[in-house]
Amino acid sequence: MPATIKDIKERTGLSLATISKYLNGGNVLPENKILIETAIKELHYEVNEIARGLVTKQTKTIGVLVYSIESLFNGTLLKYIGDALRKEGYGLLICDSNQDEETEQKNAKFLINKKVDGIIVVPVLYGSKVVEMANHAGVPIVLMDRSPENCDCDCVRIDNRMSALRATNVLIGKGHRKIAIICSAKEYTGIERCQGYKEAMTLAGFDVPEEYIYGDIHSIEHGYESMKKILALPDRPTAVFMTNYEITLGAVMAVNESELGCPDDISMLGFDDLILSHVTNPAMSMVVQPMKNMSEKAVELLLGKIGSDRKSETPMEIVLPTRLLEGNSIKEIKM
Amino acid sequence: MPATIKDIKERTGLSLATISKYLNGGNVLPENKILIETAIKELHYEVNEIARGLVTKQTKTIGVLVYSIESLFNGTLLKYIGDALRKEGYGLLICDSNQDEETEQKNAKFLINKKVDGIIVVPVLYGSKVVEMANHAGVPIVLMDRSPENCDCDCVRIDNRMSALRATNVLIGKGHRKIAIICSAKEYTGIERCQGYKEAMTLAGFDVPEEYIYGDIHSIEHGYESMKKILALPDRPTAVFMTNYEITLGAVMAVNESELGCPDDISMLGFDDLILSHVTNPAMSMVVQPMKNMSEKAVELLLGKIGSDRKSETPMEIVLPTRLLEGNSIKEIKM
DNA sequence: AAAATCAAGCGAAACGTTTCACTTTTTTCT
DNA sequence: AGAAAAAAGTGAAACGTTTCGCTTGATTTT
Repeated sequence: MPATIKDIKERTGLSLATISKYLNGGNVLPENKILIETAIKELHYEVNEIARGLVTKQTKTIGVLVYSIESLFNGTLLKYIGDALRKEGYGLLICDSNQDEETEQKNAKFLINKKVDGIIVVPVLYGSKVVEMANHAGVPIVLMDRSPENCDCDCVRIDNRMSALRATNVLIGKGHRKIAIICSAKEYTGIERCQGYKEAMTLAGFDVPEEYIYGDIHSIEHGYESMKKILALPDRPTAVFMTNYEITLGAVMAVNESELGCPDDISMLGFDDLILSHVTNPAMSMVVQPMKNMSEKAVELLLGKIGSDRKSETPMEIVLPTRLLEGNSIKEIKM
Repeated sequence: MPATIKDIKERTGLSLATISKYLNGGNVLPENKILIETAIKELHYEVNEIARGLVTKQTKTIGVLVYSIESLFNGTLLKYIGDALRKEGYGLLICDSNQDEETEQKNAKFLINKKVDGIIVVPVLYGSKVVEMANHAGVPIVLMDRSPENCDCDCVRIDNRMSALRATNVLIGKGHRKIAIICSAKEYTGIERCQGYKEAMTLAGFDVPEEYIYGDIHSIEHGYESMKKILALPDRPTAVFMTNYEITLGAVMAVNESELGCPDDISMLGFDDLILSHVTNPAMSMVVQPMKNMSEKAVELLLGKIGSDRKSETPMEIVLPTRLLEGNSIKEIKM
């Protein structure tokens, strides 16, 4: 039903090749240019990207795989990724892995079959299987956020261990010795952040009893349930470190519902997202990732790979710094 | 580089037609079936959806246009839309309009050129231009959330006016007479919700002074700035109604930063999103939209249109009910 | 056993572009 | 003015599928 290049050919008497050339910015005689342009207008011609993609083998589309699209963290990442890609003339095909590795792989296959020019993935766990699939299909891929060290794949992320170590040190610096942690124990960032916490504690010479560590899935529920348990502990910690956005949300909910107050009864240090910090009362102190910068770097990296096929080069690993957003959720304890 | 159906033809000695038939679930001799299957395994064959799409004129892909992907409201909608579509074997191409109508139209064009089978749009303003584009291209389209009445297009949304009217009545019922509203005045839902508020106030016989109405763009900043102004008013209202998620966020931020407390000094009633209600302190009372139901209905509507081309039928307008989530952000005022 | 039916397979055309290797036309140079 | 160079245009093949109309061979029916 929609007009094709052939219809324009009929109308103008020019050949397909000439019209195609015009469409792709080539030089055409001024008179022919006018001819083509009016035909396009009259016929409401729009290029069929499917047909074009078949021959150019380029779809000008990047696939993005996120572990959960309803996570604000991913939403923000996606916004910046989209902005950066749009600038370069790429569209993006977003897939929600729904926190499930199997769905993630199904989606990766979907993207590969859709012949995206490249893939950015914020993995459910490690993403190694997806990397393998993409490599096998010859599709450039870049990992974000949850990418293990030496993953043998281009990736951009923060130094999770170091960020957590520094964050823990902030708590220690304010006189806290009994510090609990709620983290996700099933994916790379959570494990690393927990490591950083333990390291800081050990370095400072403090105990880390088992009941101060709450590792489970990355979810609001886990944050909520864990904080409930922490608040009910006979030997309650004075501070809690929550190592991602969802967990922070859940923990805040639990404290709000309790009789206890922050920071008087319990100090809190969260992770990710600026807005939450201002919405909570008191304002939450948080470790903040440079999401815009991360997204732009990921796009840059990917587009670089697409442009010139540097396949032999060793993978690029970009590690960005985090910063601490100071709120009023940490009490200073007199030593 | 990737294997094609022709490679399988070489390997098996069968014709393209037969292999294609197998690929699409047709009947083939058991021996040939095995032949094809092993060839697929060995060659790591994956169907090229681009080529397939060119001939079938179906991409099994739905385009979704959201006004802002970093809005949690849209993230949640997208999750449910994705879930529903996946079940039916459709992928989704998500575009972020970035709160800009021009970008929205560019994205719509992108989707149409990518030959998506249908489009779901959560418009920046009204979406009428996009509807027109889709209709012209013969692509089925469904509007969500911000769709005016009698928009001559399939759509699913809540009854914005009624929801706001009822919400305002809740405040009135608790003894409030001086009620301010912060709303978005530039898109359909905001205008309607403001209407509902005014209606409720008029019906109850209360004044609505100009300085109690804050209409501007849908943003956190607007919520924040407006609440600041409201709190500084010489004749401060006793309650504020915030008519969408971002505005609610901003308003909460402003109150948190002030000397005043909710609900003692100011009562608050928000809109959208369950989680926020638990994260704030005190728990926020909110008008809640049935986002899952809305999403599923939209998908159902769209897929219905795609299946059997009912073009002559009059557009379907689905209006869903909202509910009130009770928190502790509204003070009961003695009359 | 012949006729009729059915299942499986096949070749070729089609989908709407781009691109390659030429040809024709125009411009520039001496 | 004529040759050389540059610009513009062209026909045909290619991209990887599906599908249409047919043929072939097997099975069932009478």
